Amino acid sequence: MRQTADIAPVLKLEAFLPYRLLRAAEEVSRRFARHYKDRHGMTRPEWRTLATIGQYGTVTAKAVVEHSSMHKTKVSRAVRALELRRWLIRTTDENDRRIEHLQLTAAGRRAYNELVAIAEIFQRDLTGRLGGEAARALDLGLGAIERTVQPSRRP
Amino acid sequence: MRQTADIAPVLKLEAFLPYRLLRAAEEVSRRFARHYKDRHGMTRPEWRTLATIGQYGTVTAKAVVEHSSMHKTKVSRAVRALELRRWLIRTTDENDRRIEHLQLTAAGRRAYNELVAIAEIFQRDLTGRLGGEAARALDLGLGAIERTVQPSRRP
DNA sequence: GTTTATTGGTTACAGATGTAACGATCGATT
DNA sequence: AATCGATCGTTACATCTGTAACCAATAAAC
Repeated sequence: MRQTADIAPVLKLEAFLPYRLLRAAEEVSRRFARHYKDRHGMTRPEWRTLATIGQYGTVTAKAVVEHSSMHKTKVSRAVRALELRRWLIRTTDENDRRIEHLQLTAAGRRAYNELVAIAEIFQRDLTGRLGGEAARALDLGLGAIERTVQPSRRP
Repeated sequence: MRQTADIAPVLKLEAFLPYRLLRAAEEVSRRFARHYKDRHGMTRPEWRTLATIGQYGTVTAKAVVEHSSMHKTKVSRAVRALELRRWLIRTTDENDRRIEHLQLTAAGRRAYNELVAIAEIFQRDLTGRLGGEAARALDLGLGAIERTVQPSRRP
């Protein structure tokens, strides 16, 4: 008779990539979130939407979805929130009235600029703490993931 | 008079570390989640709790919180779910009746073993796709984050 | 030119989450 | 031994999320 089953397999969670990755990502995001949350009470979808429009200029909601890898309902709600804040305006396309073009107002642009400055400081600070070698390694590793694991489109 | 304000600063979202990290982590997690979701309809907190108890043997809920970096309400709910599935049992500590010791049942252990096998295949497959160099770089980068950005304890 | 399919965007609903408050228990202080 | 504070775990509530269904508008098929 055997002892138990075969050999008891064990998974070390702290060495399991999906776990480590998500844990690190969430912690870093939580830290960065403090900045835009404290400053303007923004949520992550709002911040990402602001960032995307700030980066690309006038875009549609669909373009925001594609560039920010957010679910379309998140974008839809974030757009409304930013609109209520008067940080962006929508204009319906004249040729295709399903489409709305989104662009920042002056106030939105100001908020964007402010947050970009904060983001850059955050990034510099983080890579500084990590150290050059680790920062480069992380960049390389993330690049590989981005190439390997293309986003599974969500409906 | 100046053109607009000063120089219009732009943040490239796709080069912003918190964004890249979270995006990569979520995609990898989503892929791995398919396995345990399809197989047993488990949620991520349930899978993590199972993994933690499987790894450490008999533990308290608090220990699960610490080892799995999950919020205590998540753990509390996951424990109940696993208990309803009859994959674990709780025993109140005799000396300190606030504490509950959690351990897997035979069925829980079987499910754990099964999922460990799947997890290991997933990990091997992922690192395989990434390639040795990128996998090592990722490991190094994540290690640096883990050392640098210690988890901000959540209440 | 009408029907059908597709697309951009919104929303109702159900499920998951964190915050804050809670009950129960224990230890320390007096 | 009565009180205070801390700890373990649960839960009520509000918020956030994704799924699926939806509306409106366009494009494709016939």
